[in-house]
Amino acid sequence: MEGNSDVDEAVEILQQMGLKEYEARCFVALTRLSEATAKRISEVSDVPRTRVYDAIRVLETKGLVEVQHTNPKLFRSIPVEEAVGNLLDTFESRGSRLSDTLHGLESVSPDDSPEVCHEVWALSGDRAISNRSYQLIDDAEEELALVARSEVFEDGELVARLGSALDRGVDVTVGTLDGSPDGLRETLSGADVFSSGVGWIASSSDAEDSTEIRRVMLFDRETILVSSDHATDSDASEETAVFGHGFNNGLVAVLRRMLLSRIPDG
Amino acid sequence: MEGNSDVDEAVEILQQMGLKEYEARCFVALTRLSEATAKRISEVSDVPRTRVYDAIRVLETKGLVEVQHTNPKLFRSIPVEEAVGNLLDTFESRGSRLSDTLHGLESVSPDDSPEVCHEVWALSGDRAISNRSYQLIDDAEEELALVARSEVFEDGELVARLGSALDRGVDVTVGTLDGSPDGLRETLSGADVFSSGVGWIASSSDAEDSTEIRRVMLFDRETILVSSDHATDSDASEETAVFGHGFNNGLVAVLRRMLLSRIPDG
DNA sequence: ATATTCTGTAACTCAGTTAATCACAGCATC
DNA sequence: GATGCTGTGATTAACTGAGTTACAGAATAT
Repeated sequence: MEGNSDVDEAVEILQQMGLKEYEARCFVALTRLSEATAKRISEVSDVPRTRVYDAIRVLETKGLVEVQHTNPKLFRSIPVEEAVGNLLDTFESRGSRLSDTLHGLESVSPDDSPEVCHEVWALSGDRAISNRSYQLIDDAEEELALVARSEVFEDGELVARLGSALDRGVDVTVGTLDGSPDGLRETLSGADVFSSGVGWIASSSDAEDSTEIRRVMLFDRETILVSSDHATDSDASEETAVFGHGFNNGLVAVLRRMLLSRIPDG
Repeated sequence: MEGNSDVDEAVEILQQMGLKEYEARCFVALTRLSEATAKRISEVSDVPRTRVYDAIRVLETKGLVEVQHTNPKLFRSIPVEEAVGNLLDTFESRGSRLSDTLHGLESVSPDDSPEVCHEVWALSGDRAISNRSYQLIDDAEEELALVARSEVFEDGELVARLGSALDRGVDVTVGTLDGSPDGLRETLSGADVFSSGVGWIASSSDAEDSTEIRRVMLFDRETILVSSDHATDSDASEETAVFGHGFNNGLVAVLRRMLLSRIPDG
């Protein structure tokens, strides 16, 4: 009825979580009503009354509502935390089932194997990029440089892995792109810590680009990872990264020079 | 190509988790290949080669694959655990965002409030039913009876809540529908524990029904919950429950008599 | 009792999405 | 330069979901 933005947001999230529009709208309406008839749900959710029944039936099988089979039927919402928990639960169980089945097959002959000596890979998503960087940190043998926006260092796992690299005897150099790196000096004793001037690395060329550098990492002078926040169409920004490997890779060479030239020599 | 059932299962799960068919098939193929070109992925996944590119692009934004932008393009899979973790991650963040938004609205006038003194509600799903039973156990004030298949008692939380009900001074009576209840006697000292003969409660009427009673619970002689496993079309069986409340509710009355008549008097 | 409103089911239409195919412009290799 | 392959875009067909209508049974009012 009235264009409530919070309702719309909830509906959208529910759709992203696998519900149809009617199902999502009915669920949100019922959550606000606690208990209601199909007619009332239709009024609040703006879903055609005759389709409320189908939608609720699906919601019931997902453990999101309760149904009283009287005439007229009554529908009752389930406490929010509980309902969301149910959704998460089924999703997680799917996740583990998926892990199992995927492990059960793996490996088919790669058939064509074009040897690549200069690799440049793209990947996206905060978590995927973090994971890749963890792996690269773990694989580093000699030296490792990391210049990033300060919030990157709020990731405890990242810091921990940097610490273990230090313990392995890897030369670790870290720097921030914005704030002061004082906190790091404590947590990463043994590492070179510096505060980078913002200027040299920011994409100063085109400002309306809406792309902001987030991390620049260099591993053993032969592997590099550069990530940036790119504004997406809808709401938040997404992190995308380019990750290059190979000594004679042009990208690696250029960025290596950029990075090393501004890092105080160890 | 060959109709591998494990592959199909993985594809189906991935689709349930929000991927399109092509995306799911490409992901599974790439997981088996580790690294491949579009052509090879097309061969293995049976997805039209020209559509592999779109599919992979989506997969990349979800943090499920890496892309090397060369010619020909190379696609590389991300370790299974990592990829599944990425999926779960985005889902969980959606879940918490959903919780927040939903809490931010709640409550609209129920408008019509048909007072019901004999309620019978239906709900389904293992977790939803468990949660409801937890709540009912917590709300029980005087007595509580629970007859269920033995695996139900493997739920630690259920047992814990039964224990706390006991501590509150609630008369607790538990029984199993199948196995021996010896383990329960230890964990629930203070409760009446008995092993029910299967006969009296099984739906002996029509055997081809494929419905099996799972739990029968009675709370304060006025609320009852009966759940059963109903075979679904596809794979596993789903648990559905009827949950009745109200002293003069017919269902409650009948089942209460059935249940109490077979429970040794406390 | 009869009329009238309401409830729940089922069918249908229309629109948007997705699967599947085709045409074509770079690259590559021969 | 010819041929085969790669990646993009457009196009069609099949399907799914949103929105509507018809209708039989139930409940309520008169």
